Amino acid sequence: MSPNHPPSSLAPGADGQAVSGVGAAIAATRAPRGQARAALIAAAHSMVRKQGYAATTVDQICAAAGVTKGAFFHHFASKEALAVAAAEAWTERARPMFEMPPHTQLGDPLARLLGHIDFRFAMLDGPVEEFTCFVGTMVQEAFATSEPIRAACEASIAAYCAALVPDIAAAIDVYDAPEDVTALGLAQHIQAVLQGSFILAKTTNDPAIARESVTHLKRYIRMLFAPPGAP
Amino acid sequence: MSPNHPPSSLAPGADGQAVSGVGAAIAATRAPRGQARAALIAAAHSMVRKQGYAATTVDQICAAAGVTKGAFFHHFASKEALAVAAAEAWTERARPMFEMPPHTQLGDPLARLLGHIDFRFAMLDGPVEEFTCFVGTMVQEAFATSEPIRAACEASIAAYCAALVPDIAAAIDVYDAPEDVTALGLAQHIQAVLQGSFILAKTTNDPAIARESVTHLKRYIRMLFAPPGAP
DNA sequence: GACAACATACCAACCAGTCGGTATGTAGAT
DNA sequence: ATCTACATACCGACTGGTTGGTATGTTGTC
Repeated sequence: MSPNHPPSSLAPGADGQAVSGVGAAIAATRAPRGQARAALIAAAHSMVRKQGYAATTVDQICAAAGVTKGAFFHHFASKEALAVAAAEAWTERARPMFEMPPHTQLGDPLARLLGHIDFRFAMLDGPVEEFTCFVGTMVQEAFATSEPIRAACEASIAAYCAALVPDIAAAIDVYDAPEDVTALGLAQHIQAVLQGSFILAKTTNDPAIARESVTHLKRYIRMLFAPPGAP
Repeated sequence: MSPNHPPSSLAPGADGQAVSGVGAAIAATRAPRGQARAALIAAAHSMVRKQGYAATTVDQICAAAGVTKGAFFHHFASKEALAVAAAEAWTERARPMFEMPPHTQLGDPLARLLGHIDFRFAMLDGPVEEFTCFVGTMVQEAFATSEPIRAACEASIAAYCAALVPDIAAAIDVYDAPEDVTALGLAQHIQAVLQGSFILAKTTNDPAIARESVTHLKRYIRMLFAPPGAP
């Protein structure tokens, strides 16, 4: 679903305690038996977000996960297979974003949509590598060289967009929007703005420039669904 | 300036003939003496856009440029130094985008701005790696691991945004826009949408999804500067 | 004791960068 | 104009360290 830093503890077990909070550091403790797979995926998430996929080595992931190479290749046939599994896990890790936050309780679909944008806006804080998107980063490097990774990233992004579609479709029904605006198309545009804002944030190593862009996105959505005749 | 595929032959000499048109292939001929540096930079542009920075090896760049490793390290102290030089060259390669196209002749600043968006829209065609952004791709991987590369990419993006500012500022003067819209902020938003649309295009390996997003961007800009009371 | 979940030791390929050497130009003196 | 002296451009074999992956041993669990 292409999320970023999911609200801590909303993805139970996804963040193996083997990965220290600061992300790229080496795991202090060894991962408990039975949690190697989850720890490896969590380590891949944080390391790839910081360094990119190709620059992140299997050894680094193992070290960050508190696991040896033997465990790695016991659970994954290759580095590429881990990447695919991590992309799928990323989708799951994002799910709570659509179920938990308060704005999901609102009755008006437009209010829910705008609430989601606010939610994403609020995420744009702290170190850049903690709010950027794992699959967005990875597909950038792998789209032409690894078809399995590309497809997994596409699925994750598509799942995020699909989760936005119902509220957008309902908003299109209730308010009047330009004819050629589709729910899926707008959902994809929202995702594009988020992904683009991550890149700008990386150029400055600061979230401020990303917040500016999401503010424009929110204004656009408000204007799209403005009651006709309102100022 | 974070362009993409600059209109062919608008960047004279930047595309060393050593690099074949298909991008990642090995150079058919050896680069003529005196053009090794330019050929290496052009090769870096095409290979990094397709594979990413870390996954692209110095040997691959040399092969694509039709040059040996000796020449590489004669011109660049390191792979990182080439990356910085290539980012600077990318800025230059984008410059014609703001000087040549017909829309730059228009009198109305908003028309010029919309013309530029159309121009970018028209670029979203063909293989993904031929319209995506070199510095956007590279900063994604290097923002946390190479400060020189990060800074060079920031400068390139900033130059692109700065080139958009005059027209946007003039449009803000002529038409009335919301108070908190700044010329630089909107320029950065335009850049964010473009970068984000590139990422979506990479997920599907198809430009269509990127065009959709740029269409939303154009509608937003038209709405922002709409004469009050117009439908 | 059998099977999954690991750990350890190891390897062949690969990678960025080095180094001694060659080819090509160029400026000044004659 | 030609020779000398030097600089720049380029070549390609080599190296030390790294990388993804393997082969085999060990430990815990039912």
